[in-house]
Amino acid sequence: MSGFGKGSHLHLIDGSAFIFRAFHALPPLTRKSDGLPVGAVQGFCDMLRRYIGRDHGRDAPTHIAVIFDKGSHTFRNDLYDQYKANRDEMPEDLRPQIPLTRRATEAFNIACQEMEGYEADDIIATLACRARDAGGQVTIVSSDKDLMQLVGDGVVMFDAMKNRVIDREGVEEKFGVGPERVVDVQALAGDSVDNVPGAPGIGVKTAALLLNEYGTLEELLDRAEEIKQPKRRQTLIEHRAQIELSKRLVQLHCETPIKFTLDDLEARHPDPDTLLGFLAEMEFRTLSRRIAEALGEEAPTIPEPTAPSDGERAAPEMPAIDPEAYVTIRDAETLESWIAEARERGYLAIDTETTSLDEMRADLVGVSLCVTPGAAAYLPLAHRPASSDDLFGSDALEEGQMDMEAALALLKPLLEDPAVLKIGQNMKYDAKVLARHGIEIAPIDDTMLISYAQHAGLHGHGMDTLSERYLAHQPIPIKEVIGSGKSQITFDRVPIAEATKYAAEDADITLRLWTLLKPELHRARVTRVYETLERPLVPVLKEMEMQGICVDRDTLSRMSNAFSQKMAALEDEIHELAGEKFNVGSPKQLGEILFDKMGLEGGKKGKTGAYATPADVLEDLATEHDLPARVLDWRQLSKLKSTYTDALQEHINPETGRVHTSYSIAGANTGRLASTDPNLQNIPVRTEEGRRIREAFVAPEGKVLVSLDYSQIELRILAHVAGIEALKEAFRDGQDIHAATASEMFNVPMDEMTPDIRRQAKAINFGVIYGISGFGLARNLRIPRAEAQGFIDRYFERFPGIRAYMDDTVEFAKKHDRVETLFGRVIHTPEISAKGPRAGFARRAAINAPIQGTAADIIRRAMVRMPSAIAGLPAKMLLQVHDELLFEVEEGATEDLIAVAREVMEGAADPVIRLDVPLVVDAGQGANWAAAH
DNA sequence: CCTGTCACG
DNA sequence: GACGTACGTGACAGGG
Repeated sequence: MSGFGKGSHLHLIDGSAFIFRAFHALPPLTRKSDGLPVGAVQGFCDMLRRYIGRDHGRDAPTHIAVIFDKGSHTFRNDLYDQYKANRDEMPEDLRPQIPLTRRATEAFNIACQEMEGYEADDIIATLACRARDAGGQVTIVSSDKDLMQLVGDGVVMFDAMKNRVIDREGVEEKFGVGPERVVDVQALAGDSVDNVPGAPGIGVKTAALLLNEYGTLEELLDRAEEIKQPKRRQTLIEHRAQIELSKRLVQLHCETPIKFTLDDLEARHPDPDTLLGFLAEMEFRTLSRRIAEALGEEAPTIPEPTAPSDGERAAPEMPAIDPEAYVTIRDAETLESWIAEARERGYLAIDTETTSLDEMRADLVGVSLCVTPGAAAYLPLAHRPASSDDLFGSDALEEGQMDMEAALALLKPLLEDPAVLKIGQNMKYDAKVLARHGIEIAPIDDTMLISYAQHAGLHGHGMDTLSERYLAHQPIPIKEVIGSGKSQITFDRVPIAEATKYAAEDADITLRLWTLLKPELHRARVTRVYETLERPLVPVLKEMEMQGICVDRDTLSRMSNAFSQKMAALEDEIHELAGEKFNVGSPKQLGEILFDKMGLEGGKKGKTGAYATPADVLEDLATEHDLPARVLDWRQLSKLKSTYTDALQEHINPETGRVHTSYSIAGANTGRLASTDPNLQNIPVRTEEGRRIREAFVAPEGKVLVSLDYSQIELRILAHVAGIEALKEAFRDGQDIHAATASEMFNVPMDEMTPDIRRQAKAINFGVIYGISGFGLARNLRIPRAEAQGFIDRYFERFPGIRAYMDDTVEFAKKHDRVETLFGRVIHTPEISAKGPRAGFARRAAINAPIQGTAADIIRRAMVRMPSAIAGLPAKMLLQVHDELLFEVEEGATEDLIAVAREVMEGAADPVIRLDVPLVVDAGQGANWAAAH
């Protein structure tokens, strides 16, 4: 092949970016034989594999290289000693992996370049310039904004994570100027990530504005006197030297003295022996297999370490997933042989197929089983013909299916056998469906929860996610089986052969995930979390959800009508005030009325360019104008009607006459439950009008609703974990905690406390739990930011332990990429070392998670113990609302229930954690939920 | 399908 | 006028 030139296409991969992304995106992984951390290497290899394997079309690389940073001292440090001085230390687990990524690149037979004293970005710039000058095309695989100055004239960037090409327009979108002006913008705006100073008070927006007016940075600086805004003018004149220095820092070096040529980067096929050898050495089983497949080679055998130190059996090598190999069970004899096999092994994976996602309405269609990876079967029970044009036969069952009752009678002893473990993905669903057929499945393991206990905060725990992540396999999408949208069919209309592939695959995948993930619980030190806080919750929630709560349709529908009338009246008024008719429910139209037509101040546009009209903005306007005030009233009614009085009626189950929510155990990263379909954890309570919705949640004749809720549980936990003696004492003395805080902060004696001072202290107390910021508190209290900051400063002065706790938590998160609750629940914080605005989010979330999570653990413990504690009472636990449990109790037994349930809840931390503060539970009862509060 | 809005703890 | 900020959720309506 001739040298690099026209028609050549050079791909330059930003190696460091790949490494960091791989490191932070993946759970920590160590080489089995010796514990060497290799997660980032694996991720790096997989990213390389995916990048070279993707369909580049006409842009396929003729030349390719991975460029790395080398050393930490570059010529930029000589220019400015603070350059990149704010970077955190490299995580300990990552350091030994860096040289391995170089070796990985070489193993892929991709050129691998680095140069002492220069950043990867400079080498990339130099190569890109040369390639462009030679008439070739360049793709820079990175999303680093520092590289955007290189875009244009045949050079584009590619963000491999977002799968997005960044061209000239992409750069303009980001910087407001073309690529040739990017350095000028950066010189002015500076960069907090690299610690480039720029001009104080000038950001990207302002910089772009100025440059678009003056053309170039030099022109701008020379003519700075002409700038109208005094502040900007002064900044530019005063900081000229600093701006010019910043430009030299961000300007990439196109003449890096590299010792190789473009031709050295020619794309080459990997040598299978070298590549597979390296992967085998790293013990990447799945990756070896996939790459061997792609190369048409035999995958290397990687010996399993014999007897790992913790005694766990290592995961067996599994055969490839093959939907053609699955069996359809059509008779008792075959079913019995599968049952026998499961009994022999002592476990099986199981999955039910139904006609709906709502377990309380879903009809059972079939059951799939898997006894060992690859050996899975589907037992169809209620499949019907796909087309319904056959007038008589359309609802008849398909031939070749076992009778449902007979099949379930055979399965029941197995599914209830305490000696056989039943493994599922989201087992609560299957347990509920089976319970409606008289089968109480137990004992169970749940791959969703096993993943959640280990990986909360890292990724979702749905089967598709887990399969792709841990098995490198994309399951058959349900859309391909039942379609979507209007043409969607129910699973009973899926032909049995097709259903077998889909359903049996699910069971197969579940079993594979279990063999991989279950042994890891131990290594991740979350076995107890899984065994005490996740797994036992499945049967408890199942019972609560199946029990449901009685909701009075007439009450709701009467309220709905009343809301309609009030809304119609308000709507007329609003149209009158606006002088025209418009859709009050459309923020876009409302914004145009308020800010364009009426010319009110404060209109801000969102991402889509439409006005945003959130409540706090309308509240400010409402002091002067009637229209926004009416809109606020209208919105409240609209919300209540659509979300509650109307939608709730649709959720009343026709068979039970009750509303059955579904709790997701692995939905919230902190350990909280989430309630869906309907969400019964956000029924209104804060306003009088909304609270009346709770009157529709009733106890049937002869029964009473009893509510027990933890008083200030999160603040109590904060007092304990941060070790704040004053707070602990206030709680021990049963004081009003917000008043006590106010007293301590503002030196006001308790007997002189005013509601307003108490309110401010309360806001600060909550703010602390959320990872307080002056801005947030100011907005919440509607006070100037400086005043809010003053409050916070005073708070930390009085409670220095709180600040220490917050700092320690963030430090822990940065070191370990996770935080933990008092009960050992792990919440990963992969963004904690992120740069830019995401850092603030991650920091606050990390501060909040141990507190919110510990509270969640405590109520989970109470819920797990509750059924046996109240077994002798005529009472049922119905709902959980984060710090509240709601029960339905026979009249006359309420006091007993309160006594027992309170004891369970107040003692829920025992005996694992001895809290320095008492847990206090308040109780109430009544004919409906409003009255029980 | 995404965004804005708002309900809860 | 650098940026964007309290934490965690889910449902509904509007609009492309």
